[in-house]
Amino acid sequence: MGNNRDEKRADLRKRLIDAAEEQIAKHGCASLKARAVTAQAGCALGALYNAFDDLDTLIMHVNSRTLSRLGETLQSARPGPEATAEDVMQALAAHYVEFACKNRLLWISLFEHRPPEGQDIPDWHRQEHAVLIMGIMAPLKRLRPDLNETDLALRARTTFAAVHGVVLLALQGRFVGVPLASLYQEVSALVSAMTRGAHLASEN
Amino acid sequence: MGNNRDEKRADLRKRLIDAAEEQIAKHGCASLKARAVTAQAGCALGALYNAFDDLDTLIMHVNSRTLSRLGETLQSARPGPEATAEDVMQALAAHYVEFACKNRLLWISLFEHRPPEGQDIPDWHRQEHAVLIMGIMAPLKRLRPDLNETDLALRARTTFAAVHGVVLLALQGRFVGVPLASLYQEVSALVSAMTRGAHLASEN
DNA sequence: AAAATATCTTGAACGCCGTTCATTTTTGCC
DNA sequence: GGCAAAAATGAACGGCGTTCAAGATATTTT
Repeated sequence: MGNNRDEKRADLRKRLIDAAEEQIAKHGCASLKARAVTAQAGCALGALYNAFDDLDTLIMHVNSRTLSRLGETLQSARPGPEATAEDVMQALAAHYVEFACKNRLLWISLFEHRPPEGQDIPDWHRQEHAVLIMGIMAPLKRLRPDLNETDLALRARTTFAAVHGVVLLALQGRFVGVPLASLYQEVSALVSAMTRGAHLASEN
Repeated sequence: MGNNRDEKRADLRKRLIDAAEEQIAKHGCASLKARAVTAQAGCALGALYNAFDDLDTLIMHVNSRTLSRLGETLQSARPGPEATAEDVMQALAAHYVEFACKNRLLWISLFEHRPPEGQDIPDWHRQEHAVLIMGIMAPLKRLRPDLNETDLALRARTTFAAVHGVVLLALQGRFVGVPLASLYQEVSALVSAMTRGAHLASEN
């Protein structure tokens, strides 16, 4: 087997991502320490820099995993064929809220992590964020048949961002965030209002 | 004049906040360095820790200033007496977007800065965030006369957070954020949809 | 199979950072 | 002017991400 080296390399990377994921889930991505992850992964400090460029890259791999799980969650949100466009929107939003609540710090890491000044998020990772808006296009198209593809894509981003904002401020515990106990119903009310408003707009 | 010492103390604090504000506006709050601010403020490194508890407290004072300016901006958004509830909402949102764009990193600092694990934002600073939602209560009450004060306050937070989410993802340059060129119109469309949707809901 | 080469592993060391502290200087009061 | 309290100073400390020279290990070549 000529892939012994590749296997070990892949295994180390996996162990490091596992350890980083656990640390982030427990303490948040701002508290991720190189010495703590390598100790937990069972390797030397320097080994981290053979496996990844730097700590930021490691965080991006954790975020990549989280996005993948979130994508599956949103996929599974699709209700039956006779569901209305609003039903689909509500299901997507509810699953989004649920995932965010159950994976609070990992989910927050998706949006709090920023590479240091100067460099920006690499393309392979940027693209992975598409799962956040994929499911919105179809129901939105039913609500707004008057919009072209470009405007639909734009409006899907806006719709996602609106829900996202409510969840983010709430889960960050900000003063202006809604209390966690009201999060589901407030998001539901927002989706309801946006949906009805969008439907109205399509009739003008 | 027995207040010479107090004056000097206040002056140093002001110089430090000025310097920190400039640094944050230029490089973001994550790049704020104690040595850089003290050098720019014209004092020794240690003097910072006579004036403030730590760097986080200094950032909160910068954010305090920014919130104050933002509050004035939102105050000035109030349109004439014959404006509809949606007009008021649109004006608030437009001013919010404008402020955020013109003060990008200072505005982002309001929501990106988090004290280290364990301690949380002091009450005097949490309260200052109220300006973000103050102006929303009145027009929302006109749209939803059926809601009680508690639910109105909750819905005001949700409405703010929705707009906020769109602006945040856009100004952070996130993959799922809308392009800056479309920000105004997308926020406007969102406010329009939320407003119409809220009005419909009040009739049920 | 042995030698040669490429790769990985390791932890000490480097430079930067926030924060502290002993020391010196300044201030307010009698 | 003398004295106590407060503030200013910058060297020093501990923790951090990252690098690197040295040694260990795996792969290829002969």
